This record gives sequence, C-alpha cells and structure tokens, in this order.
Amino acid sequence: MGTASTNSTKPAMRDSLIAAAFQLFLERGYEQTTVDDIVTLAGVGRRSFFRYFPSKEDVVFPDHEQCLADMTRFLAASADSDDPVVRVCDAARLVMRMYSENPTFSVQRYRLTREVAGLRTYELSVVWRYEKTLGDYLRTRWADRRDGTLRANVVAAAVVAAHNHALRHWLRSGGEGDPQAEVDRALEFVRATWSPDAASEAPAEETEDVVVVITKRSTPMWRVVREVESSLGEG
Amino acid sequence: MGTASTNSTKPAMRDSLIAAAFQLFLERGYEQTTVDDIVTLAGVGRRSFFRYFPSKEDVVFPDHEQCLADMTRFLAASADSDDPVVRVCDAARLVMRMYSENPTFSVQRYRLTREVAGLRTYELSVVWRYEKTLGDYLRTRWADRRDGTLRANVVAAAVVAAHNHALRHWLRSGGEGDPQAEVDRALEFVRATWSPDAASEAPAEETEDVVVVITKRSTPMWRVVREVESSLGEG
DNA sequence: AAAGATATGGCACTGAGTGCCATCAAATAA
DNA sequence: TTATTTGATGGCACTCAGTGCCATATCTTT
Repeated sequence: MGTASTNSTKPAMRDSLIAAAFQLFLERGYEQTTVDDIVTLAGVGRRSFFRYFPSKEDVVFPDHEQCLADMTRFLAASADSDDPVVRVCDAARLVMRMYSENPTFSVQRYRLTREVAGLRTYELSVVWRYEKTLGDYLRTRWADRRDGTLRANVVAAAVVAAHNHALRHWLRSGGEGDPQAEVDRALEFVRATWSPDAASEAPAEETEDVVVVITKRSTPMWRVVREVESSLGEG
Repeated sequence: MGTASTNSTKPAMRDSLIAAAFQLFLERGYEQTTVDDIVTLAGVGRRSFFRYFPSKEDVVFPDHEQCLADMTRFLAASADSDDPVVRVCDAARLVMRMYSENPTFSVQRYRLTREVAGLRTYELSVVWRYEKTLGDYLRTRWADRRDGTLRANVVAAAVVAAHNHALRHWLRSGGEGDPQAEVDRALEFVRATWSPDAASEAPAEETEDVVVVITKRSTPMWRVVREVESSLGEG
C-alpha cells in the first residue's frame, strides 16, 4: 500500500519545478524570472526543465492537459440520449471544478495572467482547445442537422464564454463565494437559449392549454417563435 | 497632388518587409525562415524589422491593427437607437470585408496559420481583441440590463464564432464564392437567436401558403420549430 | 548653411529552446 | 554477485528572437 494507486509517484521533479517557478514568479514577476533561476532554485539541471515543460509558459498551466483529457473522456462517454447542450455544459463544469480545487493557486495564476501578455495569449490557446473539444463533440452530435457545424461552433463558443464569465468573476473576487453556483447560473443562461428543454422537473399530468398558430409559410421561424413566446407571457 | 491624401506614403519599408517575409514563408515555410533571411531579402537592416513589427509573428497579420481601429470607431459611432446585436454583427462584417479585399493573401495566410502552431496562437490573440471590443460595446449598451455582462460576453463570443465559421469556410474553399453572403447567413443565425426583431423587409403581397400549428402550451419551442422546419422540407 | 528631428543600420547582449552526448541509477539478465 | 540494458538527468554548445545603445544618414526647419 506504500505506492499510491494512481501514477502519482513520478512527478517529484515536475512538482518541485512548479513550486520553484511560482515562488519566483510571485516574488519578482514572470518576466523577471529566467528558466535558469527556476532550475537553480529547484536544484536541477536546466535541460530537465524543458523535458517536463515544452516552454516556460507551460509551467504556469500544469494541470490543463489532464483536465482536457478528462473532458475528452467525459464527452466520449456520453450517450445518444443525452442532450448535447447539457452535456457540453457539464463538460465545462469540469474545468471550473479543476480551478476550484486549488483556489489560492488559481487566484495567484489569474493575477499572473492578467499582468503578463504572453501568459494571456497562452491561456487563450488553452481555452481554444477546450472550445474545440466541445465543438467537435457537438459537430458529431449534430452532423445530420441543418447548419449543424455553425450551430456547434456558436454553442461551443457560448458555453466557453459563459463558463469563463463565471470563472473570471470568481477569480477576481479572490476565490470567495461558490464558484459552482456561479457557473451553474451562467451555463443555465446558455442552456435555456439553445437546449430543447430539459423540462426541469416534469410538470406531471396537469391539464394543458393548446396553442394554435396560423402563419404564412414564408414567415421566418424566429417571428413565429417570438409571437408565441410573447403571447404565452415569457413562460 | 503628389502625396496621397492618406498617410500611405510612409510604409515603403514596411511593405517591402511584408513582401519579402511572405515570399520566404511560402517558399520554405515560416519556421524555416529567420528574421535575418527576411531583412537580407528586403535589403534592410535587421533592427528595422523590429521597428515595424514587434515580433516575427506580427508581419503575418499586418492589417489587423487598422481593422481593429476601424471596428472601434464603427462601434463608437453607433446611436442608442441601434439594435446592439445588429450593430456588433455589422462590426464583425468589417473583418470579413478586410479579408475579402485580398483573397489570395488571405488564403495564403490561412494556410500558414493552419500549419504553424505559433501563428495559430497569435491569431487567437487577434480574435480575442475583436471579441473584447465587441463585448465592451455590448456591456455598455446593456449596463442596466440584468445579467448584462454575461449576455454581452456570450453574444460577443457567438458573433465571433459565427463570423469565423463563415470566414474559415471561405478560406478553406480557397477564396471561392461570396464571403459576404456566407457571413450574412452565419450572423443571421446569431441575430435571430438574440435580437428582438429587425423586421427584415416587408414580405410584400404575394399569395403564400399558410402553416397551421397545433400544440400543447407546454411543448417546448424548439420542438415546434423542428416540426415545422422538417414539415416545410428544410427550405 | 546650421541645427535639430527622425529614420535607419550596426553591434553586442540576454534569454528561450534544441540537439547531442556523457553520466548516473535502477531494473533486468546472466 | 556481476554484467547489461534502459531510462532519467546534467552539461554544453548552438540557433534565433528580441532589446538597448549608439553611430550615421536623411529630411526638416530656421
């Protein structure tokens, strides 16, 4: 039982590099810290740094590769009966969960990325990979649908935007409050826009009104929707 | 009349650097071309390159600064009576217009960015600035609205995603077809999702088929839309 | 023509990232 | 136990992007 069940025994050097890097980044700033400084503090060879991190920027985001893999697996494990929009919203929650597991670390990193342009750019590339993963999933789910790829791209972008809205708000607050609740609220906004329904709790078998719509065939669909919605009172 | 009315007499060196850079990028590839190669071909000093372009990547996107400034001005010139969503859609069209003004250049650049990871990342930072510009505008327009900033972020992301969907499709096709029409279609998808109305043009007085829909009041709107669309035959 | 402002070139320097090889440790074969 | 292989690490030299500094050229102003 000495060795952990997961393969978490390996990253001794990796962890010490991350620790040394963040200590220096917070002390003197990212750009004022060289890779040589990091490896000296960590007591390892310079060459080893680039074995564990392809670039200096990668050491700032050590957990995203894992999270991206988790998201990919999560989406691959979804059933056809799942609502695609709900599914990608849940996938986005994985990212928020990763951030909220280490609040202080996340907040420190957030401050770094706000100040350093290069890190902001790097973060964009990370976000882009999440968005692409969600978009790929939606594309396959909506392969038969008209404008499926357009819809997939737009919904993926919206989900990411909503998630980041909640995430950044939480990070700006210094890690106070309930990040899950915030992301739920933001994602619900997106889900309600595109997801069929999700019916919340089933209204059960009450007597229902019947709606009759009469329109010209050429009337654009959005107008029908709008009229019905407003006549029903924004339900 | 010798000097042009615009300040377009200056960029003699800038243009020659762009020309030399792209010639080499297309010949041997981006990463196989050093800045020294570029300045040698252009016949200028190495130091001058970095005066005109902060980094090697910037020479690949020489027109975005101008376009971003145009977009900012365009949004600043909007009236309170404008529909915010329509406005940001129109702003996005400025970007497509810039691309479509130099089809061959845009397509060549697109191929480069597909192959070189560093350029893809750089492009993300450019796209982010457009998205931020749109988001800032929407935020001020919706400052009083409930969840105004969330909505602003999501709509800005959706507009950018729809625009890029059309743009990339056009670029992948090698610059064939009508890029404006494609972006119109994609942006209309977004506008119809969020913008109140815009009323298009009045459908005029032809005889039209009439569609009758009968449904329960609780039936979700998406289901109505879906049924009607499919019954109308994907028109 | 003199003086100043601006654009350009040259040069040396820092620092990220890579390729190559030597070395060391642990696992494995004999 | 000893030899061998394998993988992880360190050291070194190299390329190249990007910067600071200064000299020089070109253009403008007076």
